[in-house]
Amino acid sequence: MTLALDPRDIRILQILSSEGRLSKSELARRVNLSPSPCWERIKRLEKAGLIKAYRAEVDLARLSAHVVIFVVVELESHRAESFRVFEEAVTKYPEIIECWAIGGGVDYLMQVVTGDINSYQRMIDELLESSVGLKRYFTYIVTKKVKSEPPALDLLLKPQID
Amino acid sequence: MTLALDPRDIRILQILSSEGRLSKSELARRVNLSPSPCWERIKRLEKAGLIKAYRAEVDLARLSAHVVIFVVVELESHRAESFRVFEEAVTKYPEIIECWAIGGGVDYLMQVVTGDINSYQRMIDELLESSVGLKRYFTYIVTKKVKSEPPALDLLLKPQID
DNA sequence: CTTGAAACAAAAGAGAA
DNA sequence: TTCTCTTTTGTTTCAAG
Repeated sequence: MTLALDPRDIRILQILSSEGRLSKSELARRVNLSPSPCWERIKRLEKAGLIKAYRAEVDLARLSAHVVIFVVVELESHRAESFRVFEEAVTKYPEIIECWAIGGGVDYLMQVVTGDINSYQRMIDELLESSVGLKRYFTYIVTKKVKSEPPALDLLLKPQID
Repeated sequence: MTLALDPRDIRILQILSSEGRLSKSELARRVNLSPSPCWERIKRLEKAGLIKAYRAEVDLARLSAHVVIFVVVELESHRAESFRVFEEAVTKYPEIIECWAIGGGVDYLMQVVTGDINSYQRMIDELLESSVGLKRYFTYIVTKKVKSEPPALDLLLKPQID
């Protein structure tokens, strides 16, 4: 199922991705629509799964001391079963907030958030001892977040349009 | 300014970080409060900057073909000025959606989203030619997103509580 | 797409536990 | 204080044109 999206839909998605709690009437104003058609577009986007969720972005820095760590992981074996086992383990650790399978000689990149380095090391040790197929890992500790913003949807779609 | 947060505040933050558009009355029900005190807590959390923003999470995969790429970057020089120059360049590229300064022998990790590999390479070439101090870079192409979820706030706060 | 009406939520205040 | 209850205003949702 393919959904026809016009520039207004893209703009709605773009606005909601930085102001997710904007009222539907204000959103309608911003895209030059009256509330009803705008409401129908939003519902359409939600039902089609283009809007996966709405989330509050919590400022962890103000909430508590913590560390953010990226871990590049290489597995011992590259059989399908090994990937499955590792990925299942990953889902079980709440400290691992993101994980991507990647190419380039290594297998996974994970983003980990814990209270301190010790709890990170404890988690890694546990992973190593739990025969989950972890062969090597490399730790990058985040010292500063330089940038974070949602993708520019119009820019991403331009190549398709012309 | 330090804000006293009780377990109910944490629960509110946790719920909103996965259901950002939940009505305040429903949220009140979930944390066993009536709407007014709950409303005041939310306002308090927003004003204190603990809730930085509300965002719709857009499913890029359903929106358009694209590639997600992680880039590990090493700079030529480690003078403060060099970092400043590079970070300023990073903010100018909308394709770079996240960037972290990291320890571990390299300097930055960036997450890039573009329409295809070619536009990624064009961006890198531009960065290399624009004397922004980029010495070496390593490209990890994402083949699959394994996991993505907001941090478990209660877990992160436990070490502070006991 | 517009109008418009009924249901619902947000915001702020008065006062009780 | 901190919550409950009430009121006003504005928003959401949807039917009908």
